[in-house]
Amino acid sequence: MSLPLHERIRRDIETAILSGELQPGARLPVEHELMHQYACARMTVSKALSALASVGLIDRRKRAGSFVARPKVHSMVLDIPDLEQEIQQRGQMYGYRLVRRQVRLPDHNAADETALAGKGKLLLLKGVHIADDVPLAVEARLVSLSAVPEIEALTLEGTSPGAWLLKHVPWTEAETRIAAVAADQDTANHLLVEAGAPCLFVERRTWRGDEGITLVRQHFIGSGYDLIARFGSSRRDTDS
Amino acid sequence: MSLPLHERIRRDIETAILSGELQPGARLPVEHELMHQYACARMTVSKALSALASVGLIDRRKRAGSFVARPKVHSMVLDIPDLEQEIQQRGQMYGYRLVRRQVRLPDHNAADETALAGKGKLLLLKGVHIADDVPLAVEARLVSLSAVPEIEALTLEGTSPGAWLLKHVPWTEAETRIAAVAADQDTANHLLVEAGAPCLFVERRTWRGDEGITLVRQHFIGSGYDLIARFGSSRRDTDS
DNA sequence: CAGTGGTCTAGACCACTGA
DNA sequence: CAGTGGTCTAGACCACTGA
Repeated sequence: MSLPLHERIRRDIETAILSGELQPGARLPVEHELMHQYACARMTVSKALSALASVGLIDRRKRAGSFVARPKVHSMVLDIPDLEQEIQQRGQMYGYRLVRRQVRLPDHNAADETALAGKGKLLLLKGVHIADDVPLAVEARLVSLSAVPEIEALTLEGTSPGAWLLKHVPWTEAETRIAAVAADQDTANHLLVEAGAPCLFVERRTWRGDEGITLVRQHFIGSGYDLIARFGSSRRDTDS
Repeated sequence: MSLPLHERIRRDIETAILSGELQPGARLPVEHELMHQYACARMTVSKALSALASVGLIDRRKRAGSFVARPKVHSMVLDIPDLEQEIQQRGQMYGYRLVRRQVRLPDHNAADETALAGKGKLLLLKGVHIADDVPLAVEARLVSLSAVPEIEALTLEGTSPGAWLLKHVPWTEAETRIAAVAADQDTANHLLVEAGAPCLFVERRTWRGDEGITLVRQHFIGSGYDLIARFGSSRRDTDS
């Protein structure tokens, strides 16, 4: 029992909520009562309850008390896997084949591109992610050269530019859009499937503060890839 | 400036990190130094730094100090929209058409179903989500009747069972799998598309504690639906 | 207006770990 | 072994808000 006391209090209450012993809407003991129960200072109780409130398990209202929150959860945590790592974990060989590289100005008809470029140029990198010689995804990536000038000098032949960026350029914000689309002819050729085959389309933008870093559009072969999102204590992923 | 002091300290440091003034790996002032800077007690500083550490912006190491973390973020927050609400926000009329309802025992060859059912039966609800008379998604849902016995007596004709469950049955854990698949003939018929058309496939399981509540498989029409995941301060979604 | 949570103080002892 | 963060105490004043 080297568990800190505030952590023990937090878990006790969390357990009572998750087990259903404390129903949504139920009122928790007030802080002074918990102080006596655990024979501790109010700050310690407060720390435990604040932690529960910050993850949305309870609602705290002045004058009224603390209450078990109704799970209003419409948001889950989506794992964005590092492709290279994931493929290697499956026991396959990862490869990235660069098919096109170009430095150019943003297309002024594409708001995406002008916003990303800022006042500089863009580096376009198009390539294919490969697992054991089988193409898994094709990606077209734009990198802002004003945000990441050092990438222009690199030869990114065999390595995924996404992995390089992740290591070398910290980002603070990202947005990912996920959809299902039919492969166009070019995508189909790269993925060795028929045109029209279903692909998981992932479009991600990343920023550092207000400055755009990169915009990537990936088409994953439908039969070979899926994404997982979770909510909760996520003890469930231990059995896979 | 009615901002609590610990919050002000937190934001000051957060701003310095996000603006790049404090680079990843940089060492933060030690707690005692911040105490003097802000003329406050150590607990107040500690609260600010703990908050930053809990969101992963800094790493704290005993004897060494606190450091700006390298963003190692491979996880984002995925919004699981309430279909009805989202469709209405687009200015369209939401509808749900139930096409099949059946109470049955779990298929003993499907581990999914036996795990969900526990010792009870399952309610199968198959239906179509409709936006302005246009089908948007077809879903097949299994509900554990031992977890949610009250659902058996309901006539869920025009309302989405997902929305009903969300309101009436609190859950604590969920897992969502997302993939792109080709519509089979039955799905295609319901969605009024050609067989083979790309669909976003969403499979979600929810639990309350250890008890399974529901398992739903949804096929969204590829052209009409996508999912968004975000990481960061997410001020970006204000302009949409 | 009284009870509740929010914040804050000025200490204390401790565990950890890098110099 | 000395500096750092982790935890905890026993108070205090305050803002808020429902009875």
